[in-house]
Amino acid sequence: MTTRSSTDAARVIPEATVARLPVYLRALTALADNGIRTCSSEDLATAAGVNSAKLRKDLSYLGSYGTRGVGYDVDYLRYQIAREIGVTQDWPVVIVGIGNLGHALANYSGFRSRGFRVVALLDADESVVGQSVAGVVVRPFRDLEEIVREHDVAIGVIATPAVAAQDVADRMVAIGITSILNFAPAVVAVPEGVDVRKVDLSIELQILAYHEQRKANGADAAAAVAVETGGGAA
Amino acid sequence: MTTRSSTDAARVIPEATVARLPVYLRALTALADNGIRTCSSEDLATAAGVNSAKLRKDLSYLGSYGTRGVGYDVDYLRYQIAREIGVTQDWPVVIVGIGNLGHALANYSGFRSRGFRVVALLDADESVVGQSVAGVVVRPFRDLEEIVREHDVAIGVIATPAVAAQDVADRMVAIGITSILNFAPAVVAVPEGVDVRKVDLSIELQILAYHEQRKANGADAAAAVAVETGGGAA
DNA sequence: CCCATTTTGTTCTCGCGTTCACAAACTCCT
DNA sequence: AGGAGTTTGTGAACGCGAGAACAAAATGGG
Repeated sequence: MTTRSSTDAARVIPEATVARLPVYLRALTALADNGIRTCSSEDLATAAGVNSAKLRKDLSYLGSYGTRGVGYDVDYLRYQIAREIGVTQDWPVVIVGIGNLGHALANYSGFRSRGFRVVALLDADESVVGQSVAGVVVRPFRDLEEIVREHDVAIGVIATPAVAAQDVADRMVAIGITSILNFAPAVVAVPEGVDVRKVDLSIELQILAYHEQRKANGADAAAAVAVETGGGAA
Repeated sequence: MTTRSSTDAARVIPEATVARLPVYLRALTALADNGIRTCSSEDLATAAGVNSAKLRKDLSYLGSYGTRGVGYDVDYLRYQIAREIGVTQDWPVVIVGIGNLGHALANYSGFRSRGFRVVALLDADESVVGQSVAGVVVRPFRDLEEIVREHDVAIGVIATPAVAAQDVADRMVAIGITSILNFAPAVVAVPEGVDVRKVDLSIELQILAYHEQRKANGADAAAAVAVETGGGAA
């Protein structure tokens, strides 16, 4: 069970690093588009918005793809990262729930260009079924199994209302999907071996609001103290 | 400068905890909707998808809002968290970039219900300006300053293409916005004191793809070893 | 050919976050 | 009233990730 081929011997890439690899990939693509063929860790770190020590450490988990005294070959490194993440291959994806967000996801060009292919759009609402979104006809949710088997889909996207999320996830898991990207504002429980990532628009805003409130309170408190002590502008 | 009012004396809530508070808030709301008036840390932890020790520790940063041997009063705790995050007040928000994603965000009902009010939709593209989206008329990007001043906006949302993101962010910062939620697939640099959070749809998918690939490789490797060693099903 | 310069890859240290484990505190039953 | 049973709040141990600092390797000039 635990036997591994020799090629992935010491390959335990930390989760935090995995989460940054796509950022590096994008930064490298941007550099390449600007005609830059070689870059230092400092250059790439700036483009990716991290510090260079962290970048070098992250890259070291993949292997030694740089040249000391020189830097990294942009195209070469880009290919290595892409291969490591798996975006050199084609990932079929199904999107369930074609509301406002589902529309936006179906139309998002960033998927296709990164190896993800939307093979089907599904919705339980019959009034949505049959509509064409982003050149794909929306099919009834009950067709999920057929589509997943036909295209060998491993990744599912949930963009339904919160109440439907768990049911959709359960169905996906039952059919054999092992990675789920959940946009619904609900916690979905899945069995061991299935990965779920959650993107929540309003949670991000709430985190910003917390810090914003702290900034304001800090200012208020300082102002209050200034008044109390008789300080302040003339 | 560092003077603080006595009410927020030992109030240094860890960032990781802050990120989970909105999740707890939503779980509490769900419990309340189901008519549940009291819950244990175990119950709430399950609803929020975390373990109970973490939940209790997180809540302990806010204060002692539970009762030993009993649990938490759902409504009371919900209010305390809401107040801590700042969603008991009203946060005016502007959304810049009314493409597919901007449409979805403008229509997202989860904002309004959590204290966020979309006061304006902006786009640099004149062909979009004047359209009505979610009951709000899209205005030209150049109106940003006027709108921010009028409504005292502190939070801006960027839903533009990647190339425009940095320009929009710069403009927002110049006008006095101090919190930015960036949906554009680009790294935006901002000065000290401005918070940026980034939501990237395709990065999340790439992280899933990485793990999916590892699952597949692990299975392949195991199968290959089985073949090499002459093992396998009859 | 050797040395100065540049830049990577890695080691070490520190701090944060997670988890365990338990004492304190509350309820309920007898 | 007292003890058994629950459940919170927190102290302590542990592991992971971030960042600094440095050794190793490559280049280029004299």
